[in-house]
Amino acid sequence: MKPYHPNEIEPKWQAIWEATKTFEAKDFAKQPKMYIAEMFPYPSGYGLHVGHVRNFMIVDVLARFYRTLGHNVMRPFGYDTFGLPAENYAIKSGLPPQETTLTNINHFREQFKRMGMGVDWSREINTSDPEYYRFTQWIFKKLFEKGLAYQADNFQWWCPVDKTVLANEQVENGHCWRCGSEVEKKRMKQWFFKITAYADELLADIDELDWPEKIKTMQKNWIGKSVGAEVEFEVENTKTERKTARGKTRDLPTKIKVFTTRPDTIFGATFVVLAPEHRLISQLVTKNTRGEVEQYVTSALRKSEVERQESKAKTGVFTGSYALNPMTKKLIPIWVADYVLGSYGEGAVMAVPAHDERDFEFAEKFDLPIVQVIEGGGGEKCYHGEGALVNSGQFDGIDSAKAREEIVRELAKLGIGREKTTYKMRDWLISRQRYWGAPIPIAYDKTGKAHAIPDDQLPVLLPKISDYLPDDSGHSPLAKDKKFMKVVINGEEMTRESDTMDGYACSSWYLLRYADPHNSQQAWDKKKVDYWNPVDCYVGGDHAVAHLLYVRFWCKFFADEGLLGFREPVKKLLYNGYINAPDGKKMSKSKGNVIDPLDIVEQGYGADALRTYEMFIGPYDMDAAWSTEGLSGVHRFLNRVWTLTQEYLNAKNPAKTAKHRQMLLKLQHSTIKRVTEDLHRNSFNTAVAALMEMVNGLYKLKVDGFSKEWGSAIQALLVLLSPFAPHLASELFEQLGGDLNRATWPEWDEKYLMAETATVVVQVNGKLRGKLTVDAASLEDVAKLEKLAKKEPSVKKYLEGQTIKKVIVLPKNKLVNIVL
RNA sequence: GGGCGAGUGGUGAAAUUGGUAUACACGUCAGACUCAAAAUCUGAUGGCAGCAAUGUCGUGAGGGUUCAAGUCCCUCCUCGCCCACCA
Repeated sequence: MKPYHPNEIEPKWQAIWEATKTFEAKDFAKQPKMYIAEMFPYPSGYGLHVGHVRNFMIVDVLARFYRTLGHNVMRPFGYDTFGLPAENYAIKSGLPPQETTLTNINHFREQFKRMGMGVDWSREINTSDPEYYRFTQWIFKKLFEKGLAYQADNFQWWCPVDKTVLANEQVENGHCWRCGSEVEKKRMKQWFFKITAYADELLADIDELDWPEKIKTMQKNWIGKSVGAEVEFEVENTKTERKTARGKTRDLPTKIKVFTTRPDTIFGATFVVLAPEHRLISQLVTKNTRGEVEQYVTSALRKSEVERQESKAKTGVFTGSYALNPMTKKLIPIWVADYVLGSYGEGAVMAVPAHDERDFEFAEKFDLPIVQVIEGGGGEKCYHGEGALVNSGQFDGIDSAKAREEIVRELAKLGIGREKTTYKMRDWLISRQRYWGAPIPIAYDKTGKAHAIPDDQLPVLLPKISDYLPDDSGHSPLAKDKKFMKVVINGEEMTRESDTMDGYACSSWYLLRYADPHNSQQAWDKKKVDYWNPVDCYVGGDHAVAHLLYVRFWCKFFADEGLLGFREPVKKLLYNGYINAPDGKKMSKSKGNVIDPLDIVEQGYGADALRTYEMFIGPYDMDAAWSTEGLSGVHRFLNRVWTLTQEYLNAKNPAKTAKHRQMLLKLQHSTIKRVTEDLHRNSFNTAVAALMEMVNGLYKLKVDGFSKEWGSAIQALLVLLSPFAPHLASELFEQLGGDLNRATWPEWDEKYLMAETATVVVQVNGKLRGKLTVDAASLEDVAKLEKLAKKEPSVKKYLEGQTIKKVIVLPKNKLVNIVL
């Protein structure tokens, strides 16, 4: 008998799939389409480890499952090659990123193929390919033309190690998402995409998505919508103190805008606080306060975000000026404090210490007045709940929720306030002072005005330059390439933009490009995208906010441009957990605990065992720790499948009818049902368990010899197994004389699942006391079940001398409960 | 500090709608095969008491609802993730 040697059969089937283009997806086929993809990887130089590949295996299992079910499946693959991680790797290895990228792609592809991935390789995408990024640039232009790509001169996050600005989404607790170093604030003119224009829709549509709640909540928090009011506070005019050094009277700011979600507490606003970044500070200081304020502002701005977060102790200084509370008509002092954020709302707040904890802390520290204007809180000094208004003039007694509306209406009437909605989300900063990215397709004329590069000059090719190291100049290394920087547009000589685009720009539309990957005329053909997209199932374990928000933003923009016919790009999202090292720690090259999938394959376990094990290890959305014992258990299972099939093939004169025909059929059909239902609900681990149970059951039955009917049972088993262990399943199916590639997913017949006898559980007071074996027909007879239950010896002894209050008979649950 | 999720054998974990808790696998123990080992096959395996039949306890802790709770409700503990001065 032939032994199971995965390394002999796996290359054979991989070659067949490749040669016959088994997994190429057909546009516009009649069957229902099913588009399944993983978040494409950036091909790091270290290759994939067994933790990464879980993501791809989930996709492959689903793709093969739906394919066998008869769907027109597209399961593409690509590489996210532009961006910081790829460039940093190239720098480290001392080679140009063009070179390392190609090497890494080849390595990834090799690993991928040897894991038996059923990929449509004709749709392979590489974001640093000019044929791809010409359209990334084209999309930039589209956004630019619509005013959704713009430049702004502001404080930005700057990573001193990676020497580039970063988007808000790329700053994690004040640290760079890539290198982990502390970021700084730097004032720079940068390019932004106006994602905030879609903030409302991005928020509203979250509820309809079939995505994990965790991710949906994170996106909601990130967008951070607050409904409130914008109110203008008049600045008290005290001209005499406002002489400049030259003795001239300066222009006075006449008003300060604040944002508040609690306009109902305006009568309790006893001071105003400006963020240190606020533009009007220098005009509000007096000659007495100037020195102190300037010193405070300088030191506050120099503080890193991490330092600001570490200490929540309130600090601040008085500007020397006063504002008028428009409701109480009282003069209230204007302070500067770093607990107010410059980049949110108006960068200024009306402080209501009686009803806001931060304002309260500040007022306590600097001895500022605290006026209660909302009832409630039960004697707490600071109460931020709802309640009736007090100390609020004409609004006294009105409930806070209603007072919010009335006070805003009053402010509007006075022309000094209006309803306003703000978002925590900021626009997406996309320019990078780095080499390895898609050049921004912009050039500046002599006056400094930005012009889009004409379509016929796209792509703006990224030139190969020898010195591509980032520097502190605030410009990308491209700025040093004089030839690149010069461009003639419509006869006018201009200077190119030297910054490149954030890598996330490239990955924000690749899911559309897969539908039409070789189109050289346009980014995609609308018909193809409308056929394939949105993605039916998108699988990944990262990028909860950044990527998944950008993809949604661009989709909505494209829909508004008439480029596609849907407004959400991803129907269903599966967010998979990590596979960690055996000790539970993250696998990483630096810790030296990575396990290479190819090593597992070559050790003799094979790709099938690796795949099946990673599906069996636990629920796909939970983290798990790698275990070699677990892997060998799965390998043992596959070996049992192999052995069983060989024994069946070698059996001499199999009987016409199996001795335990009903048991065989029940085993077969119940397994079909379980595996099918488990795959539909993404319960991969229990699907594998069901297959193991079937094989264990077949081993017990084979003691009584094989029959011809075993052929269809084994074939069904192999088809059910094929998403997990496609090589083994294909090989054995062929040995049985069939072609798995043409096989359809088996269906179960409920009639085989009906047992002739059933076990009914008998409880007394909810405790298991006995079991009845009855024929199927008796299940319908409630009275009979009750009678049998009471007669059962193991039950009877509990009933003696007791009064039965109630008997619950549930034929469906095969349960009788006798209540005493 | 706020939000979300989780806590079940020696281990990874099942239990889909409130209805037999611990499926499947690992590990361990025993048996078969073998000169022997590995591999393979078969069986046992939640704790406690008992030769056994069996009894009893048992899903982080405590309470509640229910004929019946791992599952629902309340309080608390532990761990994980996310957000964190957003007015």
